[in-house]
Amino acid sequence: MNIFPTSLKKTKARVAVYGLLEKENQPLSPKEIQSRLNDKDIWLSTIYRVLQQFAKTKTIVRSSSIDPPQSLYELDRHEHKHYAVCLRCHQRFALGDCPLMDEVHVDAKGFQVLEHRVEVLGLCAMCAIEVRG
Amino acid sequence: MNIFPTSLKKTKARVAVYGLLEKENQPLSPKEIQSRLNDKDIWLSTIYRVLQQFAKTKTIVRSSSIDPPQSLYELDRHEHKHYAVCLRCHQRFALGDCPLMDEVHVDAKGFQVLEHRVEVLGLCAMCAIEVRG
DNA sequence: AAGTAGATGCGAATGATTCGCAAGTGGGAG
DNA sequence: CTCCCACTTGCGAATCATTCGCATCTACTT
Repeated sequence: MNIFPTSLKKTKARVAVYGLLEKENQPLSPKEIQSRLNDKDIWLSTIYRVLQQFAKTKTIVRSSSIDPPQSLYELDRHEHKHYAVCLRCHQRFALGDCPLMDEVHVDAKGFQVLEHRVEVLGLCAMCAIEVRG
Repeated sequence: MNIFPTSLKKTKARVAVYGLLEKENQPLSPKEIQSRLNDKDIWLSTIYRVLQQFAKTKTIVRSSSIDPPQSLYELDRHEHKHYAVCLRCHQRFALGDCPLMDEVHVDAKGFQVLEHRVEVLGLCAMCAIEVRG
């Protein structure tokens, strides 16, 4: 369903990152990817470059987290997935369906919609309890 | 409709930032805010601190842009506004209505939805033409 | 098996954001 | 109106994410 891009050489770093993202079901930051690979010969800057290329070939999708401010990456499963993020513990939970309406009305004539990002924020069950104390 | 938070002292920096955000109708980055204020005595780090406090008192809302990676702030007009961003020229256009459905289904029992962020990405009319070349 | 375009190791550079601390100031107490 | 002090800010250093530069290395073509 998703394959290693044929236009890119199969190098150690790329195969490792691809394999990890294939196994994981959540967006990861470059640092998280590095630590999960735990191969000290794969440099962070290499991971950034690998992610950039995968993103360019549409193999992975990039999203962003506001707090902490960083980019997150995950394999593009063409599933159109969005997440709910707990404001307290930062855990991420998948949304069942895309909550966006079919038609998006932009106040700009001729704007061509290509994609969208949705992030739902709130408190997970655990944290909601903790907050009430 | 939106007032300067009473819990904060009215200092030069805060009044200036508040006034600017009140006047502007779009999210601004800390740097943009600084350059529009053009008061060289208001340091960037101060602007960051002021924005943090306004955000904490719910006076402004924070969003983020992936490219360039940075935070954006604007007065919270309680209007529930979202934007369409042109991937090429990075201009922002307001969405007419919130495109989210009324019910958001999260795959996690007890998740309490507090807010959400939506960003529509695409090409503005101008850039769509340029891209086709 | 050799040659080469493309990758990576490594670390420095850049840009956003935060922190630390001494000096400055808004606004309540008197 | 003045004094006081907790809260702010000026200023710059520190931190964190991300990108760049370049010499070395390597996957793949011929």
